[in-house]
Amino acid sequence: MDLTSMNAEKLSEKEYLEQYDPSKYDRPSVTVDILLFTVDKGELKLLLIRRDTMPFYGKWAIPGGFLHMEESAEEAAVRRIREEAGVEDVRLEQLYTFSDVKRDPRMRVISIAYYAAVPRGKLGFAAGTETSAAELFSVHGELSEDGEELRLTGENGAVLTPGDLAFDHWSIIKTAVQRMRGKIDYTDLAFGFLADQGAFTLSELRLVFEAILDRALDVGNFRRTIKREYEKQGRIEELEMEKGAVGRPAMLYRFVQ
Amino acid sequence: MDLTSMNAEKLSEKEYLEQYDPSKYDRPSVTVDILLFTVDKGELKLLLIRRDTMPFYGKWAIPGGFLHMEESAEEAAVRRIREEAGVEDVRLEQLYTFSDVKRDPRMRVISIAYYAAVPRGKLGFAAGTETSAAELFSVHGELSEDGEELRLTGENGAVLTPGDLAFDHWSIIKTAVQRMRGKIDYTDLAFGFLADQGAFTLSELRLVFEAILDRALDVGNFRRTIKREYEKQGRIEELEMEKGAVGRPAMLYRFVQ
DNA sequence: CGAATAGTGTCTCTAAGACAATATCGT
DNA sequence: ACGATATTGTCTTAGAGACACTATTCG
Repeated sequence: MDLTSMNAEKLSEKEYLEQYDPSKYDRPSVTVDILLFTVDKGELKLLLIRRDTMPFYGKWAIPGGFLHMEESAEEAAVRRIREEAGVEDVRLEQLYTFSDVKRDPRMRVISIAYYAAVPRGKLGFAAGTETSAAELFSVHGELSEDGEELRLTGENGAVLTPGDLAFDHWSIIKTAVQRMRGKIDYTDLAFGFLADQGAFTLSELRLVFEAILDRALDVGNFRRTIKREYEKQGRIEELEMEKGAVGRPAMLYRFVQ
Repeated sequence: MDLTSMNAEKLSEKEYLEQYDPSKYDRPSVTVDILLFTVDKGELKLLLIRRDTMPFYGKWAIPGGFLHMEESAEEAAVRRIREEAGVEDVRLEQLYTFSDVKRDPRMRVISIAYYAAVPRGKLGFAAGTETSAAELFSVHGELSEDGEELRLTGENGAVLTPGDLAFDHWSIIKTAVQRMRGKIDYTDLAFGFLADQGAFTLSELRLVFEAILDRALDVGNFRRTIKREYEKQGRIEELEMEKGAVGRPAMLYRFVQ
């Protein structure tokens, strides 16, 4: 059976155009935006960069970039994280695709947003260095219902308002924080923030949870819940005793897989 | 301050290109794919259409279409649902954006997938009518861990295999079913399947849950849980007694907002 | 010993699930 | 009365949370 000729007869006009001349259609630009989170000094922090071009000149923005033709969106996100922060291995998750017609005033841009968990130590710059226009902002606030409670605080203590951010990035950040908080107990996200997934204490892990949820957790209950959930499925394993710490030494755990 | 000239001096080469000549870059095509679900005869069903063009000629596919420049992805999804199934009001949710380089053999295509809940009665065609190449397939199977357990059954009883579907649509469907099952208890998704959100019985609502989860639920426990969760927050309200039914008449409820 | 941190035990309360019992219709 | 469906009740168990207590190190 000659599918090709059969095919040609059956084509509707619309399908014909789609198949044989897709370039006739205008196409939106496609970018990848990355919300790079880390936990530092007990706080959840987010990497923002200061724009030095129009539009939104001088505003803070989530790092991003155009999608290349030979890479998937996730590969593009990984590439941009390497370029922007010098981080190689990273726990990535797709957040949402933003496609409002007017979200970029220049042209039609669709953004596929990802969020990532990175240990503070792996970030390729130190606090206050300011070599690039990048800075870590601590992330606090309730975010339950649309209470507009997100608080972003810079290293110098300055608090950002929605108007300090470019594009629709303020609302993207809110979406990301909510998503992270919702998924932290039943995904492996938290482990991405650990300095060493091969040897950590449950107290260190709890600090990560507390930073993300922005509230204190009960020490005993956290320990019990985590051990039940993860040790049962073999996701964490006991290693050996910590050494030379202040106070009672803690058991070290290893994250498996 | 003349931001424009200031801007021009500060532009990096890459940013210059991005801002002033975006058309120099190749761009992927962007499509919207829609997983249109309904509940019929106690089963969860999904609308698929048979392709009559290459590639994947004769295979079943999720309906979709190219994104127009003047509409958001969600608006495009709403438009395609209207075109494909004649449905106006629909509960839509973004599923995921698929961007593998090779997912469409013709060219680079990025697909933003949405899933939708529609009552069977609102679908603009009847069972077996076959006016178009569209058909409802019942959706069953476990899907816990990658057990590859999805089962799609056509109206004539034929069971589809992954090879019967176009592109990466088999795996998109699995993702959608998992997502729906995960979100059904804490979103309003289930109500979208009701024939009349303004007057339904808890038994009808339970049938929707059972169809989506593909398992029987305890009658008493379902009732208690739903009433606690939704009546407390004022999401459902009692209306009046059902009339003329077989067996004891049920209380009718109204979904608010 | 005291400060500091790690880890255990206990009590309460809520909610899920299994399952039995009762209520109200049409015929 | 009987079949059919709706609705309520009871018992058990798992888990979340609050909170008190014990353990082990260093200096």
